[in-house]
Amino acid sequence: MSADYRDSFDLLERKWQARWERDRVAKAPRLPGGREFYCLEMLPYPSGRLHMGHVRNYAIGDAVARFQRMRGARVLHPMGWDSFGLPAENAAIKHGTPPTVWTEKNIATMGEQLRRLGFSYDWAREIAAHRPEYYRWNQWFFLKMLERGLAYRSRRAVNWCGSCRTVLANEQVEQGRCWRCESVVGRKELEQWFLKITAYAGELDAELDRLAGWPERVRLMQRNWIGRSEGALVRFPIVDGAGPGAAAGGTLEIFTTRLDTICGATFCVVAPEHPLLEGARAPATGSAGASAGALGDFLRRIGGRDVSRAGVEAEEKDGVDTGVRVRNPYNGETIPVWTANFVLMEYGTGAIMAVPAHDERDFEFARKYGLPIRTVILPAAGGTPIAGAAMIEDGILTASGPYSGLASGEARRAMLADAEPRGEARGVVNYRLLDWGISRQRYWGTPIPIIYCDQCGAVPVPDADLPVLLPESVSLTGEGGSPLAQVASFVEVRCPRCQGPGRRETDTMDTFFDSSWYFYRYCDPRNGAAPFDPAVAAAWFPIDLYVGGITHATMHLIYCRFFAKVLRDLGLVGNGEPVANLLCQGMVLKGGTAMSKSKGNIVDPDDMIRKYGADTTRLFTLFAAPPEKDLEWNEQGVEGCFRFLERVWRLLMPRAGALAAAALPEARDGSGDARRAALRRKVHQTIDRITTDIGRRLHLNTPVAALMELLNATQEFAKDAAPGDDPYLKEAGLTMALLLQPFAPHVSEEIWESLGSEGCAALAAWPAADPAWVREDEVEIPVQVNGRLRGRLRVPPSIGEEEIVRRARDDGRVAAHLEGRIVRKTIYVPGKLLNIVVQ
RNA sequence: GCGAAAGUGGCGGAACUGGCAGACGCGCCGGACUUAGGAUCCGGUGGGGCAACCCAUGAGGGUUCGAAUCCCUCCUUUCGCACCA
Repeated sequence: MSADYRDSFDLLERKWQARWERDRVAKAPRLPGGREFYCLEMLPYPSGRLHMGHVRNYAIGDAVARFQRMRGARVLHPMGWDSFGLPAENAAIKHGTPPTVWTEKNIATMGEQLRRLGFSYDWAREIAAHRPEYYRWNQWFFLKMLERGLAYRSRRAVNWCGSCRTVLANEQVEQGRCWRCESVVGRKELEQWFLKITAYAGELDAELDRLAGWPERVRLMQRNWIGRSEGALVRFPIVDGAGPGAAAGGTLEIFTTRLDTICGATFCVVAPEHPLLEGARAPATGSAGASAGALGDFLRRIGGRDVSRAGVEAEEKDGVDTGVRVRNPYNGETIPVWTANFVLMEYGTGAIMAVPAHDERDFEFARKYGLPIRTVILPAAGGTPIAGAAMIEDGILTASGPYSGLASGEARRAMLADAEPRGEARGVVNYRLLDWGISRQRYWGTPIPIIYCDQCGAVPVPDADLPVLLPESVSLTGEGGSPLAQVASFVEVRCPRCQGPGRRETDTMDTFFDSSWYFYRYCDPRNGAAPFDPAVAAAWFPIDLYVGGITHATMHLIYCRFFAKVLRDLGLVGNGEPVANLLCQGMVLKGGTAMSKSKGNIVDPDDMIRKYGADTTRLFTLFAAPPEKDLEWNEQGVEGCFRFLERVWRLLMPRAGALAAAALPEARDGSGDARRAALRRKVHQTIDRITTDIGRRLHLNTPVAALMELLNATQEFAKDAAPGDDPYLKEAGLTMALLLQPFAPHVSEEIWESLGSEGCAALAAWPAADPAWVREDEVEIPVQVNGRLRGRLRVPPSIGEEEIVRRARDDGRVAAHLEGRIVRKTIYVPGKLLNIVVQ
């Protein structure tokens, strides 16, 4: 290696990357004995090249993995590819490259980039979702869910992205737009496969409380997404079915969280898609009632409703009287049933009671159509309700028959208890979360293992016939629905049940299916007989640290929790929560915004590696901001990190020969020498500080700062070199090498080796701080008078209050501030501070 | 609109449990070495004041011997949800 770091980094980084591979530094045992640590980063989509967001994500994970390995844990730190998905298919449509070829090429490129960055992955465990040996287990899980009634087929209105030409799950619609391509999402009626995530809604919600290692923010987003609400289902008997769909004698069931307001219900509203209106949906041909025409018109208008339910702004409330009349079971009153655009079929029963006096939306609607508004809740604090607005808070009931005078909470309980035995109402818990639609009308995904038969219906593909392979050489045009439907050799099969003619399902699975369980596969990646060995997974799980972006807070991170619970119920895993600790790293910005091609503000990791090396690139991403905050890319900051490594190099490498020959100091060596003692204290304090920063606080920027301080101190020490200093320099140098390992592993290794150590630093034990050196034998205590700093005293840490106060009075400056005043009290925080309160 | 998080030098950030505000780095200023420096090294760097000292963590109030940290009100920014009955 050259004396100049600038000329050495490329060579030495490659040298150590080869060495790590040869020595299998990152290899995890099949079954960990002793303390295990599963360190995981979200697997990338192989889009072509790494971006800085990946580098940051993986630098964080690798720092922790390397640290834990040196701390003696058996570390599982794997990497793989989320390799099914739309971009591969779009590339095929655009350039004619088969998705497999495009994907494998990208995996090769990006894998090379990851190796060049020196991340310590156990590559023997690499997985890729698009390979049959992986996706066959998607199919297997799907069939298991089908057996348990957790996968089902249903026709319903779903989110449709016209640009991606496929269905999207609710979680994949962000502000009315496609999460991938950002085009406006419409609605479409389709026959789809759904996973019954709602069966676990209660558990998914309740267990959020126990995820102490997750950021509060993510738990909150999930809680809101699941949207648990307690309320009641109430049946309103239909007394007049004059309208088209309903017959008298039936009931209209509504969901409400405000049963206490029911006596203020002046009408009901059903969603335009509600079954009550079934008969009116057909083109109006003179059904009964004057309103039929208006109702028909309305439903036609709503039916063709702007594909873009996107409505960043909600449309104006719009509705019509259906002619149906129902009776309020609580006061016997007959009220009209309307239908309107603001009631959603997907939520609750698709029908509500409208209480305009106590609900903003109902209020707005009643105003517009001149419907009655009746106050039944008075503010608990007294006073009169404000006119011109709905009073939505809880209060005291009025005009509610026997319930008048009760507080809202008691009233809800009492009203429910009274009506339940009569079958008029029952308490329920409702969720906003909907079942997960997984059918995608695309090619590049896992085929859904179902065969349709006219005789037998939807028949699961038998286990023995898995995997259902994706056919190769499919012509992809982006036109005409599911590409697989065009492939006769794929579609046409025998029914496994009756051997009659059948057709394969031609939709593929949402790729979030792939990533919902991949981390179990890492535990046992080559198992051909099962998705993984439960005993092996049990040994590694739960994941000790999962690092990734916040973008998946309500998608991947909720789906994978759902899977964990299903897998638990299948007896494959013991714990329904897969991730113990979650770290959501911030984005990498340039000029205040996320890097993107369209903004032209991309920093290419390869350019950085070429110019500064992998160590500097990693170091900067860790140093520039705490992991969970956004990071502003600043090349001058990168150069600062490069300079730091240069200084480390210049300090230690020219002395390497001498230091290699020197012995390390004995435990108490240097105590009598102020310079040496100061250096040793700094060394051990740095060990102590970095160990807690990474291990307990997961701070990665402050350790880098601490290393810079250690370098400054060591440099200072080396400047006034004295004979016999070498052992102390050696201790500092070797410690620096080890402490650098999580942050700049290549330089770490080269120094470690040059200073005469055997084996890789990556496999060395993390240094232990000697408490005797961490402790200062003299501390500087700030002395305050009335909370203002007036002096500092150098004292032994064990000094008593009386003694330090006596010394403080002797201090000229402090004494000046005590002059002529009466000391009221003194506060001494041992080792920290002295405050003298006067007058 | 509802919910959450965050506001600290010119900049990124530090300050662990309420105890010296501004660690570390960038930038900037000055100096040394140099034909030269955008290399390296040394020194300085929150504001005011020659000084003692005063002011300072978005604004205002409070608790406390002591607040960037805890409480209240407000402002700003970012994020999430957005007719969920």
